[in-house]
Amino acid sequence: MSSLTLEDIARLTGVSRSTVSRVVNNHPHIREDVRKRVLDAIQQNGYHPHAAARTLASQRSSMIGLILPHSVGFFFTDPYYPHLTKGIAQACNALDYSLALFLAGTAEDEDKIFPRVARKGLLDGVIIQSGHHGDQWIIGRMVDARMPVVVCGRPFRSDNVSYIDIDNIHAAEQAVSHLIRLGRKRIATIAGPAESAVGIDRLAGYRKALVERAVAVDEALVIEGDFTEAGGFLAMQRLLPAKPDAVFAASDIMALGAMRAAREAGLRIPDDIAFVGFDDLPLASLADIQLSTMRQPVVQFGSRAVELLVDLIENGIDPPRRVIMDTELVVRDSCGLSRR
Amino acid sequence: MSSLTLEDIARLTGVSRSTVSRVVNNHPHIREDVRKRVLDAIQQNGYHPHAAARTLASQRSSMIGLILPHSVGFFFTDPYYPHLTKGIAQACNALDYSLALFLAGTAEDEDKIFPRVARKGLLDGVIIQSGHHGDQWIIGRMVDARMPVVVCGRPFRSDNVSYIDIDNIHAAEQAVSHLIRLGRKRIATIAGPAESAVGIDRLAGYRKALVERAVAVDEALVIEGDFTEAGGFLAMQRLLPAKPDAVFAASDIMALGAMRAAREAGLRIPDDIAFVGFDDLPLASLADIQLSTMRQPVVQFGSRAVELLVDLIENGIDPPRRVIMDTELVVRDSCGLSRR
DNA sequence: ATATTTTGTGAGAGCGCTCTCATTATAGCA
DNA sequence: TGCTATAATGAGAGCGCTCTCACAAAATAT
Repeated sequence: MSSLTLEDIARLTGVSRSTVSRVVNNHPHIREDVRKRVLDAIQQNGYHPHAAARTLASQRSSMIGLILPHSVGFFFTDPYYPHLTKGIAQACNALDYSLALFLAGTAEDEDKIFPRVARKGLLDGVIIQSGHHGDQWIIGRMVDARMPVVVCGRPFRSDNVSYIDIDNIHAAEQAVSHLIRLGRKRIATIAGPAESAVGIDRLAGYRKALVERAVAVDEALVIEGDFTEAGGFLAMQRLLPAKPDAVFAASDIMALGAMRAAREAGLRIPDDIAFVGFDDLPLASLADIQLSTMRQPVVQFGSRAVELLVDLIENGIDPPRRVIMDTELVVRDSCGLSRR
Repeated sequence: MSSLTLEDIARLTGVSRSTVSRVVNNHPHIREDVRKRVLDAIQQNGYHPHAAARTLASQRSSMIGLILPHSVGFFFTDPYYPHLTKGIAQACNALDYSLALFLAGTAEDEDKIFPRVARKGLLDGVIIQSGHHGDQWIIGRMVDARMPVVVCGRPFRSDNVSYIDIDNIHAAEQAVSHLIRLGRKRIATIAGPAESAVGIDRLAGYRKALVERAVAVDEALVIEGDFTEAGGFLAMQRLLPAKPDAVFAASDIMALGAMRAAREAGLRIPDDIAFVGFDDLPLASLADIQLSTMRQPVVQFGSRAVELLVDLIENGIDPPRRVIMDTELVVRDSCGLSRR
């Protein structure tokens, strides 16, 4: 039986409820012997504070929400999200917060989820994975409700909201520049969806690299993917007639699909065609030909998002803050350098 | 401002707090015009009930916890868990529960997590992903605390606890029998860790298939993996000297690693060596040679776990129930049938 | 020695809701 | 018309905690 209350422990130890509360919450001004006596009683009888009562009285739930909107639900085949979640969960553990996961598989899910996250007294703040136009409304409503929010990935309207991101344009530019430097002439890209910030930004970086190095952009070499392996595979098949000799894919998983298509078409990697992906998730080195990729620190990304959010919760919201994390080009076999 | 209370809405509409509560919770015996008036006021002023207050008063949080113990943390590279989580999240959405995720990356995490999940008034029930000896204590303590629990995967001590599982022994037996039927003579297995229920059971199924078909078990063909791609790769390398002509891996991701090792060793798949995995996650068909595998319905597995748990929460705990879900052998290229 | 601060403890007022019980308005039936 | 069922509402007692305030005891300053 563990439905003891503070009152019970107080009675058991002959002190008042207030004193027990002080002990439980580590407040000062408690005599050592009293503290010990109370702690013992708690230990012996297996007392655990009632979360809801505590939340109601203190107006703090010590719980944060992770919202993965509908637009992200599709991407759940991408290991990016589990890794991000892992980073978030770890930071929550470290900072003594609990994590509520709101995963919208469908648009209707989103409608069901919103009233729940909007409830007062459930969450102290939320992390929203974004990037899609359609996610703006959730972000907006959360901000309007004066709920501390950190967005993962640049939101489309980024005023009044704190977010954490990498410099996608710059990172993509670097990746493509590397391919140019290797002497590749017909560099294609498999971009992310045009409705997503990463899709837009990484494509912009691709174009920028070409323009700055005075390479003409051939639109036949630009194709949109959907962040799935199958999408990468299909995109590559559509790209083949344009005879690319290199591909920059906006995610590792798409790069893997593209490499599979290239191999099926009889192309040798990296001799006939080079590949650079984006993310550097463990699966990048899973393939037979290890994938060169633009590493982003996904797990730390999640952790930093939590740290930022907790800071907002505990020290106030404005002005909105933004954190840009570093990326790093990881050169492996798929672009023709560093052969074993 | 959305810190309105029931009382505020009551005042605004000229009724009592009780009446507003009834409207919010869809209780009967409310005059239509009153209901409408209240609903309008709620809509207009953006009222959302206070979750903690509601929980405190009703002793129901409508939140369930998913606990992924330390032993599972290692496996987070396996897409199995994201898929399971997806199934769980979907069912939560459908049944109007929120989901709290407790992901223990380390043993210390587990110690930090336990007091949180043990708090009264936070969770109505928990789903524990298990399979490892070390997870017993969490399960035991939850059950002792009379918290509704559903375990994913047969726990080591399964009395007094409801769980959901597949028949791992039978499934493994089927997979191996298939390889025997195809005429493979030296069938190896890359098992899961010996401390895990699936590791034990799938290995038992492997042995059973051989014994029942009067094939001698060569211990050189039995090796333990760790449910990672790299582990599968290493296991295969250690297996090669024993010259297997088929491998049954206890997970798809290990099978993929094993196939990579086989290919690197110059073996042709499936001509020289056949592979059967376990899970049938999307990545099974990601490889160049599509993987034959024992399909388990991972997403539904998660959903059923939630349904079972919610049933326990709402209709009582005992007797413990168990649900065994079906598996199905999916034959693809890697074991030499159904070539394109 | 008295005044003042610090330390240790208790009393009690909420936090915002649910739910039982009491009460009144309305309908159904003899 | 009165008498009982039912519908519709309000009053109010908690749920288990936190936190402010009051106050006594001990430590320090004057």
